Amino acid sequence: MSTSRGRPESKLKVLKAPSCFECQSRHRTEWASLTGDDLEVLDRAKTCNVYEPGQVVFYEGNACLGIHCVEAGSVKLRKSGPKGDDVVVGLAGPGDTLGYLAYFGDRGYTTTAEAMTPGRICFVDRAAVKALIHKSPAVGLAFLRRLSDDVNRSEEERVKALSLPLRARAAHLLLVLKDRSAVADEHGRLTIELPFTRRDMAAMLGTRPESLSRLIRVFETDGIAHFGAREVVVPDLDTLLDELEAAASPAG
Amino acid sequence: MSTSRGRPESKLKVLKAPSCFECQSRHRTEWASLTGDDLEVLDRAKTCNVYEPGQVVFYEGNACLGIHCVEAGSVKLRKSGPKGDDVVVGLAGPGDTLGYLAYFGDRGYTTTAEAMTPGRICFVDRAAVKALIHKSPAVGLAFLRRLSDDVNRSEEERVKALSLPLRARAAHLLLVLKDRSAVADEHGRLTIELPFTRRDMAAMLGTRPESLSRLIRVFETDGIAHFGAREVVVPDLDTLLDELEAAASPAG
DNA sequence: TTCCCCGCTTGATAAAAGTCAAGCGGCCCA
DNA sequence: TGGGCCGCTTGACTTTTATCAAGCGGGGAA
Repeated sequence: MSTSRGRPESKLKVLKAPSCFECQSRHRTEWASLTGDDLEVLDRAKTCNVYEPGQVVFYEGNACLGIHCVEAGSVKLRKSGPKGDDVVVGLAGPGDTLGYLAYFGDRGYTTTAEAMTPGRICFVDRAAVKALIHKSPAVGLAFLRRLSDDVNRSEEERVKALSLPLRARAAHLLLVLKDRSAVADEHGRLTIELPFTRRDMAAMLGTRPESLSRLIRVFETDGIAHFGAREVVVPDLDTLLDELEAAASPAG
Repeated sequence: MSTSRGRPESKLKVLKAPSCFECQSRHRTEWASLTGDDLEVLDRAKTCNVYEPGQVVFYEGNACLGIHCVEAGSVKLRKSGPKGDDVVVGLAGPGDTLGYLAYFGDRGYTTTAEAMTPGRICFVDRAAVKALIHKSPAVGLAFLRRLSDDVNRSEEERVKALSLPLRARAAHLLLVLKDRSAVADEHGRLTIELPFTRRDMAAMLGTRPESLSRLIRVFETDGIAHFGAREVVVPDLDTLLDELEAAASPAG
């Protein structure tokens, strides 16, 4: 990693070593209920891959050959919008599965998945997934639960996108990111990671980078949040929450 | 229904007569694969209700006791937004099931379902649903497919809501409604039903009734669409499609 | 039938966001 | 170490949309 960069060789290293039995992330996946023989099936079927930042796990539109399973690292899910632009529609981390939407919908991947950090992502092919679901109803139910949560989240976001002004949408995004990666210091100041460029954030908020830039300045002067290149510091969570309340009831 | 209006009595009539075996809509539901004994289980478990326009099938937030099944009529799904307002997030018709999101997510209903036309909607309680899913993997897979489609649709809508201007969003809404209820005359003119008030349409588009009203006038003068109280006439589908293309590539 | 309420439309004006254009600064590469 | 590219910011201006206020008209109730 240090002296000679060299060519990327085959950047995608295929490892057989890690085992589902020892995987610390598995308990957060839809395979959590598997034990004994069933887990053995999963372990034998999986292929484990190492990814570097920027590497693509799968491309939107491509055929889905199975389900991916994030053991370590974080992943960005992009979707190409009605214009040429890409919009980030989700983030995934250890314990998240990827590609199940394409798998169950029997169509190509609906998003492009790109590694943001170094990590390890396993792959389970269609046949094994099918076998496991037929053997273990709990797996199917776990995916039903997961998809249900996804619909729910997506609909809520959609309604917010339609009815909240930019300022409130931005506050909401910070709150979502907070749940993902907030570190509080002794005064209650939160430091939140911003795993995107401003351009990406603007697209997520449905605005232009220029408008986002101006909004950031407003947030700074109002003392709501202080923006670094790849992080935000929120001095007081309540002040941020007030931004959402204000949008909900302008009279209050 | 004709002479004496009388009081609503118990507006919700519970019928036992109709049978799942003869239901014409069943083949479009997630129960389509059921036969023999399994279908018998469904038939015995179901309760059949008749609804009048405006009647509520279930309320957002209430506990979900099972899954509903639209045999006839059409239903509006509303969700209360971050402000007090209600936003229509979906329409359902014969062959659609309702409440599966709350069922599989193990939470209260995420929307309010309200009948728009007279219709018949059956109800299948939790225990029966659970039994059927465990007996027949095809049912679980059908719901997985359905939820997958829902996530897909919702995400697409979300991205469009974020990145398209009002005009294009309105064109898109008309195209969606077209697939639901378009009648073409001999000149290719489409007549599309608008099952909402202007207020509801405005909320769906993320704008105010005033702005929608102005947009409608623009569409009229541009010859893109002609609006009646509860219907739209689109003289040329291509002209409408151009509205979306124009938003996608402003230079074209 | 008449009146009233409510949903819709219209106009005037204010606020928000987009667009165009330019400049700054960090980072990568030569 | 220098230059250029790219992402971000800023300013000036335009366009879009919201807000406020008022009027119109149909449907239901007295």
